[in-house]
Amino acid sequence: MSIYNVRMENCCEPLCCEPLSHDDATTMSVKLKALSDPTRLRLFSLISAGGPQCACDLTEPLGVGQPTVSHHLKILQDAGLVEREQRGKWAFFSPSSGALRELSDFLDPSVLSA
Amino acid sequence: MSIYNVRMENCCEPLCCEPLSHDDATTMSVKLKALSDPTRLRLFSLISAGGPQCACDLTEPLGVGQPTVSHHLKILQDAGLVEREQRGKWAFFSPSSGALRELSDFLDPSVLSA
DNA sequence: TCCCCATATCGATACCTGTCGATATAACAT
DNA sequence: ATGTTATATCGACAGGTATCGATATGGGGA
Repeated sequence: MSIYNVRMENCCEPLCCEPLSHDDATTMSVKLKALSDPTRLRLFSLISAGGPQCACDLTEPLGVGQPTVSHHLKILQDAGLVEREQRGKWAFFSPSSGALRELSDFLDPSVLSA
Repeated sequence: MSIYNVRMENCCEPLCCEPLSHDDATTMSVKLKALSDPTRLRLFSLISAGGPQCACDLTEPLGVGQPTVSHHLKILQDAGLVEREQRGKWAFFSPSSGALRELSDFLDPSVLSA
């Protein structure tokens, strides 16, 4: 636990507080990059908002092809932002809220005025 | 003000709460993309942590060339994450903390458990 | 005015990425 | 086993991006 009120699962200090190491910057950039595409943002919001979570229901509201959805889901999964669960021949996805918490805390500037 | 405790300056609802529109997703992805590069993350942390803010002092700690630093600073500036100020022949950069606050709130999942 | 220095822009290059159609895989049903 | 359906992977293509060296720009000083 650092002097900043950082949760244990965080990789590093908040962005605003001290110079980031090369490795920590790379780690966080992977997670941020996963969310820096409009299609993936919408995909994550659909999964996270309690809407359709079966991959088969995500193609139509996004307006992109099935391989594209599968591609983006893999990127979100590899970044630890969503989790995959096989149910029969369907794949269901759910958000891993810890990852969002980590990103939100990483960007939080309020530690500066604390 | 929405039912979620969203600040006025935010472009939209928190990511976790409801499906994101195409336009809102594009808007937020620009800001996230600006932070999704390791070099820019380190650049922003250097500027934000109260360290060197003159562009001339940012080249060496990052280990990249001067045109590259200038390029990344422009991207951060265009995304509204940093502000530029001319002092003589030097360019000084400071963080615009409102933008970080906006991103942090956008990603904050705590409204789900509120 | 002329030069110097900090910064921005240009042009080029190598690499990365979002998308698609086609195809493979994997799980069920008959 | 065979077919059907959902999902993943492959190969390709167009556009984007991070980086650099070279050069332009613009402010200050001599």
